[in-house]
Amino acid sequence: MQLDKVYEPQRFEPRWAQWWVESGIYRAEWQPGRPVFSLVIPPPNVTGSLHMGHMLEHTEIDVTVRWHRMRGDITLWLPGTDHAGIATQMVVERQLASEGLDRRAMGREAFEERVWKWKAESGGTIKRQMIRIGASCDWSRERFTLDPGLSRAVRETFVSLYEKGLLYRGEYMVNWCPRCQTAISDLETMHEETAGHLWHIRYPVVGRDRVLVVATTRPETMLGDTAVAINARDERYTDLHGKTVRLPLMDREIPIILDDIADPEFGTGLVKITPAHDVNDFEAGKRHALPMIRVIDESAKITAAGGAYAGLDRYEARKRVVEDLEKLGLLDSVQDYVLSLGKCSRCKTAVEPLVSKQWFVRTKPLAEKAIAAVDEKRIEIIPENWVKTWNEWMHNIRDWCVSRQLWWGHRIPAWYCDACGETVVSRTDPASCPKCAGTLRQDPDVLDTWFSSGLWPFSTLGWPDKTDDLKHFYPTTLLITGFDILFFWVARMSMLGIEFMGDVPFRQVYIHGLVRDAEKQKMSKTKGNVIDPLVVTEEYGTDAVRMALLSGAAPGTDIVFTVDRIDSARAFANKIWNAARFLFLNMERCGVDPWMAEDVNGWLPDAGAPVEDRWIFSRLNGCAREMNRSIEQYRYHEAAQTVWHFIYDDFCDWYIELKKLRFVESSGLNDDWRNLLAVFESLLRLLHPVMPFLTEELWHRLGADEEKSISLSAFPRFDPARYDSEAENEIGLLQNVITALRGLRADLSLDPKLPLEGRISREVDFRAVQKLAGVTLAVGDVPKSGAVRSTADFNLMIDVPHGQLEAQKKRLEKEREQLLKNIANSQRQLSDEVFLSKAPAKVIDSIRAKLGEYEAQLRKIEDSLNG
RNA sequence: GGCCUUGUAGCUCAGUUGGUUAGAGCGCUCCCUUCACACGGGAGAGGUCCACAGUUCGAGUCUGUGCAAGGCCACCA
Repeated sequence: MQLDKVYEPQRFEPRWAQWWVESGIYRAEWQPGRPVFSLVIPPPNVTGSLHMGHMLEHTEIDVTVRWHRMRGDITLWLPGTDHAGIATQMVVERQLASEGLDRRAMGREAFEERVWKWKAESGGTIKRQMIRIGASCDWSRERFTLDPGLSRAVRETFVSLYEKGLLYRGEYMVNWCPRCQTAISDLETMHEETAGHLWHIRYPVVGRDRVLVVATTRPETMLGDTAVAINARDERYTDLHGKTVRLPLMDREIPIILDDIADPEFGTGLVKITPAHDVNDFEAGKRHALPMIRVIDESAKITAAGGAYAGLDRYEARKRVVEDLEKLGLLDSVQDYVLSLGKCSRCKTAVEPLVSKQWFVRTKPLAEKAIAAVDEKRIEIIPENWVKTWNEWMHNIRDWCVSRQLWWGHRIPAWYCDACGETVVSRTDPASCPKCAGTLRQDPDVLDTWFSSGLWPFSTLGWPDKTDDLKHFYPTTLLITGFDILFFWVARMSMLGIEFMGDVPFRQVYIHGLVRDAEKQKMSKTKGNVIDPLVVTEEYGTDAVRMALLSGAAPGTDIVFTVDRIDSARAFANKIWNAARFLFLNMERCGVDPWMAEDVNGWLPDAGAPVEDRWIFSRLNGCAREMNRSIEQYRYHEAAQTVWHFIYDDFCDWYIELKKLRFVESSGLNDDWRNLLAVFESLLRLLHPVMPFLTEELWHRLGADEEKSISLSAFPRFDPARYDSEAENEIGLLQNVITALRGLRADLSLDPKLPLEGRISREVDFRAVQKLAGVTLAVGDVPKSGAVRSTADFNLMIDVPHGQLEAQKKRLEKEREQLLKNIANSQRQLSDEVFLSKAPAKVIDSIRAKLGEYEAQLRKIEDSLNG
């Protein structure tokens, strides 16, 4: 039963991790009448591996989940992974490229097979890693977004949205990534400030000796211009209404239109219109029924419609267009210009706005319900400040382009008839066109990854079937996730959940912070500043990493994470380990067999028990209150700090030290031991959600049943009746006396081992004083001179040679200064009529009481200074 | 351009509803290898709570302005 001298988590963490999974103890079994806590994991990319952000997220989730479980709730943490369409496809494409292969050459089926193979190989990594960090998930309910059940949910959703008129197919301007060769949503397009130019080009007016100067950041798009816009109110150009201009290079005559798109205040007040390659121009083109000329294709090359420039890359074409304009004397001027350029969030390629036929979800009606849900607190977002961001985005939401020109994902359940042009959207694969019996062709595209993850809280529970799991666990209680996917994911789940389940997908959303490095930089592979959770987990132990993360996890703030933090967390674990070691060594020495209270949460020392026993249970109770409150409010850093202080300060520094006085000579299990063991066990329970491995290990060493887990034991609850003010006061006094004596020793530079004698003005536990301060005290009158310390509660003095009193004097003088300041301060307030008439009596009384204490102390100090 | 967040000890951060001596960890100084633990123990030093103004009997905490830093959103040629 002895413990190794040093805490080595590597020796037991993997064992418990494995046992927690194999024993199946975290399988959620519903029973009537018990509260339910359910949560679905934000599914990580199936082919990814755990980074520090995951570890933080999973630790916060796990603390909450373990706490709920220990409080007796039926607790479900549903794990799983996401197929991550573009991301995964890109990874596999890169692999293929390194083998000299190309997905187009190998064909769709072979490519999909290849991705599944890659998923089979690397898809288990996340799960293994989650198990290793102690995530207490219900693995029997693990899901993957491409599972057959979830695919059925996707299809049901698609078809149903189509039937409700909330999904349509149409030709619109989309963000096109020429490298990924697919449309991407607005959210996947990052706008970056990029240095560019503003080219001013001369367009000659037909039939007049006049040129119009238009400005553009993308001269190559002029090849597709079909109009020039002016504002009807712009008096500079009233004479040009109804006229046309000749488009340079293309030798095309295009109309001058009147449209508000042209702002008279900006530049020349003229705008060239390229309906096929600019969102605003597209809209203007529709308003004026302008022809749409596509001059740039899916690979960002100029099309045949681009005349002499056909086949050129867009940037090459830009150069040539500018050169040619210059030669013709049609380039008016060029100025530097910073523009906000849309880039693909995956590959950073500049996005090309293209008109193309895509599927869109009509989001407005869905968003309205999501806004209302947050408004009415049916979904509570924590911290609250995200509500504003949420509302702003929801109110300005645009239709969601959900089709992707990829091969990895859910194939769109739409078929087109070549013969009659019919579109069939169906839950089952249709054999032929229902209209003309012609041959059908399925849409080659797949759905946006977020379409399927948007269904996650209910698709994972069996929807569209009416399952028991849905009935019991939906809506989920809580979602813990990062703000980076608030719109991508949380918003979509909310909209789709409300639409299809008729209820919100989660009652609360807790948004955690970002993990940053010592320089407050985001951790990223490219910056090379990542701390790999698995590396540090191996080196320091999972518990230490969890504690290190949580200790900085205040709501609404990012977490600065350094190895220093892990170091001190491991020191903390080591401290507990050694406290346990102390217990076990002494149990053996005293012939105490392992013992556990039947109901440790109901355990209380007798009224006649030693005061430190009554005190520690009073403290434990306070710690339980803080822990419960903190975790309930997602104040993880406070929970960590609370248990940290209870263990270091109350338990180790005072309780164990005081306790040593009691049982050194004892033999066998007595009340002293029972109290000590009961506190220790409770402490393990309090700590368990934060440090599950260490606590499970020690709990079993304490004698817990082999088949039982501390994670299924009851979490200590707060009971106000357990506050023992008498014990708190008595130990508080003792602590003050001992601290004062130690302080005296330090002030006077006395040898710590030198036995000292002294006097004190009142009764305290002299054995404790002797043991912890090395001073033998006697009760009696305290001489005014000598090495003295005083508080409102006591005076004390120790006998030392006179020569050593100088240091003491300095200290007393310093104390006197402070007291005089405090007294002046208190007196000032107490003589302030307005303060006395307006401040609550409680505050005034406490100041009066304090003033009394200050004055009493001051008298004592002055006595000894003068004496 | 709109919105959000942050500014407290050398560093990283706490500070619940405004209550008078502002806390922790790490780091630093001094002392101690005492029979659980040097991954330890003890005693300390260190702060005009970014600035200014306001509300209040009372402001680190509330309001406004400014300065500084970070982030999110947005189709302005």
